[in-house]
Amino acid sequence: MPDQNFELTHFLPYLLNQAAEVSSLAFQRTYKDRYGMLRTEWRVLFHLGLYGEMTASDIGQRANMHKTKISRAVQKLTERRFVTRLRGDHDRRTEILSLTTQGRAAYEHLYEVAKAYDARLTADLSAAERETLKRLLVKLAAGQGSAG
Amino acid sequence: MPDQNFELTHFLPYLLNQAAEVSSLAFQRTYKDRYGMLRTEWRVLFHLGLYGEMTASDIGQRANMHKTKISRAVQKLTERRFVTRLRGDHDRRTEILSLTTQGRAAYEHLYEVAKAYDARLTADLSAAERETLKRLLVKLAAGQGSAG
DNA sequence: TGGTAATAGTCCTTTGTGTAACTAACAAGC
DNA sequence: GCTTGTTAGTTACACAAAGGACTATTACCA
Repeated sequence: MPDQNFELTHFLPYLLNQAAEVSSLAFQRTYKDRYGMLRTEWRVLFHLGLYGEMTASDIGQRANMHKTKISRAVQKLTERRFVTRLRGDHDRRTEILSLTTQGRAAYEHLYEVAKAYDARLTADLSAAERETLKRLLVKLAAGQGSAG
Repeated sequence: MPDQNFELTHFLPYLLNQAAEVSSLAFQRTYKDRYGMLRTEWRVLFHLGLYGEMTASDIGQRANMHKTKISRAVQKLTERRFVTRLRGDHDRRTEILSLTTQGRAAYEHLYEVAKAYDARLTADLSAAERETLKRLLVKLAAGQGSAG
C-alpha cells in the first residue's frame, strides 16, 4: 500500500515534463510568431548554426530526433529559405545541410534570445544550483541511470 | 555574433525536453503494455490515487492539464473500469471521479513501479543533488522566473 | 558482376493535442 | 421568473507528432 511519502512532485519524469512544458511553451512564443517555426525546426536551425554543415542523420543522432521529424523540419526550413541542401559527393544518398544568409541571421538573433531567456529562467538560482541542475539534466538526457 | 559559449547543452528548455523525453519514454514502457494507458491517463489515475476523489477541473488545475485532455483520459479510464464518475449533488455540472477497486489496484502497483523507477533514475545522485534537482524543477514547473 | 543487406531520406497512415464551438447547469440582477 | 453571464464538461475540427513502409543509393561478399 502506498505510503504517500512519494508524491507526484517527487517523481522525476513527471517533474521533468512539467518543467519542460512550461519553459518550452513560454519560449516558443519568442520565435513562433516572428519566424513561424516549430520546435523541431528551431532545433535543426540551432544545430546547423552551432555545428556548421551536417546531414540529417548527424542532426538526428545529436538531437536524439527521429529522422522523419528532421525530414519535415528541413523541408519547412528550405521553403523559408533558411537552409539549403546539397547532394553528398561521396554518398549520394545524403544531403549536406547548411544555413543561408537569411537562416544565419535568424539563428544569430534567436541565439541571443535563447541566451537571454535562459538567463531569465535561472535568474534566481545560485551559480552552483544552475551548474548542478544542468549537469544532472545532461546526465538524465543521456539516458544512463536506467540503462538496464 | 554568437560566442559559442552558450551551447545547446546550456539551454534549459532544450535540456529539460531531452531529459523529460528520455525518462518518460523509458517509464512508459513499464505501464503502456500492461495497462494500455497513455501518459495523460496515468496522470489522472495518480491524482485520484494520491488525493482521493476529485473533479476533472480539480485535476486540471493541479496537473496543469487542459480540460479536453482530462475529458478524454477519464473516458478511457472509465471504459477500462478504473474510474467511476458520479454527478455532483450541489453542482450537477460536475462529476466526482474516484477509483474503482480495479483502478486502485492498478494505481497501487504503478505507485511502486514509479517509486522504484525514480530510485533507479536517481541512483547515482547524491542525496543533496537529488533534493536540489527536484526543488529546482518544482520551481521551474511553477512557471515563475519569467512571469513577466 | 550479381545478390543481399544496410543506410539516407521521404511519404503515408494513425494517433495525440489544442482551439473553438457547443450543451447543460448554475448564479445574479432586475 | 426571465435575462445575462459564467462555469463544467464534451464534441468537432484542424494541426502536430510518431512510426512503419517505401525508394534510392551504397556496401559487402561470394
